[in-house]
Amino acid sequence: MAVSNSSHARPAEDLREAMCPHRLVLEHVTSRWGVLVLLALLDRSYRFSELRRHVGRVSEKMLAQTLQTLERDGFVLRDAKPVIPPRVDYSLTPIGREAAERVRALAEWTGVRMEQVQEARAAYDEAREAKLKP
Amino acid sequence: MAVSNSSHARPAEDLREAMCPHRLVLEHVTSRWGVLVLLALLDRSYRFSELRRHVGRVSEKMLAQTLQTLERDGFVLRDAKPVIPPRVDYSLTPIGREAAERVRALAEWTGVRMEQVQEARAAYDEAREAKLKP
DNA sequence: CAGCATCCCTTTTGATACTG
DNA sequence: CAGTATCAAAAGGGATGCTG
Repeated sequence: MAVSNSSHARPAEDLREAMCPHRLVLEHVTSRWGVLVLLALLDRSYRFSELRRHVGRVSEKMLAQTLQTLERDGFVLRDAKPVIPPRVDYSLTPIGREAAERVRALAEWTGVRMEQVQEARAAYDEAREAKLKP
Repeated sequence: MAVSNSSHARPAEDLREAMCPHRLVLEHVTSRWGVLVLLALLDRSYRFSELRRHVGRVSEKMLAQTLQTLERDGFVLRDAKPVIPPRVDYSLTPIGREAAERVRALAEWTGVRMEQVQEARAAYDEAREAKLKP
């Protein structure tokens, strides 16, 4: 039976893992919060709450999940200092930096082309509008 | 009030569109089916059903939705020939090709690093295992 | 053939409360 | 502080039937 090696159940991931593993890695680094986490860590390391404030509007659950996924894939290093109160620092591994840099390239490209995208959307929407009430 | 210019309702997108538009473009090109469509069209143009067979395991609903999103953003060109039975060809626009090439770079990178990711996962899972039953 | 509309289930995400 | 557990809401996705 399909045994997940990870602790918490993620059936959809497990199924798709079998058929196309590297597609899943791509999804991890381009996921909604994955992108933002990688870009943040490209600058410097962050503590959990600090990262949460920096990213903004992310629940602790999703941030924790995202960080765990990226850590498991070997992109993020989790450094939990044995102090009270707890202090955990997150940073990129060398391979994580490679990933983050490529994600940044893509993200920056979208920024550069944003204006053309807006124009394309306006044109598309107008063309639709025209077709509905001529 | 938040009026969607697109015909069908996508409330979450509309909300997020307002605060970070280019993040959304990134999501479109890195979406589950968006990636596969862009990579396919990087080789050549495809007809709808042809593309569906090539991508595999994608419902027509999702393929149509993906293509519309990419078309609206200006990445995909939809060429509907006025013949019976209908024939519609999809291809990349110049800006769509730019997007697709960057997505391909990221996708190929994950392929190259896949082995290291697998090792990282194995190490992570083993470390967890050890902690649970020492 | 190429799609749109509808219904319905699955997966993801978020809010909240709680713990070491 | 740095999470985990739980539950409810939302989005994603598929099957089917219908149209030009």
